[in-house]
Amino acid sequence: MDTSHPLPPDAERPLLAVDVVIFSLRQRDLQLLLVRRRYPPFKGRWAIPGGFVHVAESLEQAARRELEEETGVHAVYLEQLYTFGEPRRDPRGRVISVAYVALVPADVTARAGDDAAQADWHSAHALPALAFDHAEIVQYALQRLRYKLEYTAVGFELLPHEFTLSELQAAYETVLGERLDKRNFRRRLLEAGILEETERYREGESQGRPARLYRYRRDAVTEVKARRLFP
Amino acid sequence: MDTSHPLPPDAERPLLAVDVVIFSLRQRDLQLLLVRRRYPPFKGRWAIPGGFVHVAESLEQAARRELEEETGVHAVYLEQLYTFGEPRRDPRGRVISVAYVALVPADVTARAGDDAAQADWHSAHALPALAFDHAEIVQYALQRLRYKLEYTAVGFELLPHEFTLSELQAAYETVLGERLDKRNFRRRLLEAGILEETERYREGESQGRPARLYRYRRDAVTEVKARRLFP
DNA sequence: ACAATTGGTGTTAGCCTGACACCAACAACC
DNA sequence: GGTTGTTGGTGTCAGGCTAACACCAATTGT
Repeated sequence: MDTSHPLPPDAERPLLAVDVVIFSLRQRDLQLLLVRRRYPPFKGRWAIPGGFVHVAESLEQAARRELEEETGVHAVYLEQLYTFGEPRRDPRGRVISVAYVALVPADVTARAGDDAAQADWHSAHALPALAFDHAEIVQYALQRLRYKLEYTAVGFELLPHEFTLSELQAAYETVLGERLDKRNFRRRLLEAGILEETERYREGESQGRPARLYRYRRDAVTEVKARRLFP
Repeated sequence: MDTSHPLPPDAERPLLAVDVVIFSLRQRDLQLLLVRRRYPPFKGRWAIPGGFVHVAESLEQAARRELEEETGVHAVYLEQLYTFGEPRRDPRGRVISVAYVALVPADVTARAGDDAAQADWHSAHALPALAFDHAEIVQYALQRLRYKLEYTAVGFELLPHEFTLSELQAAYETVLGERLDKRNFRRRLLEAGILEETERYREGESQGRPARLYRYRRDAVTEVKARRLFP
């Protein structure tokens, strides 16, 4: 009797890639990092950074590696987004792409990795034509980002370590694409108990009154509990 | 000058699998379908149904195929959950598993596929030891199911085509693990406009007053808009 | 017919949301 | 140094929504 079971032939094994949509706030605009492809297919086209997963590496490790190659940062917010695996999404053969979303502070600078001729920030609202199905991935990432922002506290991840409430509000407004009431915004975030007041102020950078700096309480629960449809 | 770019060697290609967590409501209990593995590794252990993705097949097609092999149904709710890819999660080598969640009506019966000696429903609250990292996958699926139920209308997917409001409420209560107020529950769902009243009643199946049967309005928007943290 | 069981319906108090205006602290300019 | 402009920071209130709550209706079984 047969006790073993055949694995698929090598020809059926796909390639495994991770692609990372890296968001940041620059010049009061929501931007994401794109690289220009140095090799075919889609040579010369803009794409989101990514690459193949190494043998002994977890998916998240691979995503962090790609992220670090392009930006130099590693201790930032990173979350798995979705896995794209249409059979013909890559002309070289079957390539499965596990997409991640990263949020990096505004002071991070881009740098080109090995596979990319250039790496540059692009406004999320005015993107060039992208390679592969990357437009779809970006679309999905944007949706997820807005959605998360509405009911969690990830907004901080887009700002420097210390920030003013106005900067935080501007970040929310930029991502959500709508204006928020100042007093209500402040009340909510302060009552949520996820901010820590510092003794310092942001001085001399604008011409108005200096604003108090706040810090994200890393010890607080990461996800603000969403309000529920049923009690 | 080099204009091509090497692909990873075949040895680095992983195997690609889909695994499907199939939920259903049976005997007023949230249950999920498990199969007993017929081949090593983990021969004899319970596992969630799954298998390798064929070359020309999309991920969702593969998930629907596995689903149909085990249950015979195909037109049901199916959603990608998460991709698990730890390097050593499968002793046979690198296997990437794209996990899906399926919700099937209560009247579906299990049937063993080719790779499984048995297929049976198990209470989600009392599961046996599972193969691979499947316990983790199930945990994650349960979390997602509860979460979605709180702010969307997927509850119907667990019920037959026509159902009473009491049955729907019982479904919500079973999954969420808490009791809901009857009047508030009815009011919300009726006001949401996603239910369609039928002319029929469920008669003779219980000893009380017959209950009106409702139907899910497939033409309505699938996702009830979640309430938002910021207006 | 009587008991038991399930189906179906409205009101209200309290909370939360969203809308709204003014004074404070600093910089730039005169 | 005073005046103007700019940004920071604070409290209230009305209205809507949520959650809590009890009784009559229609059927089955005895």
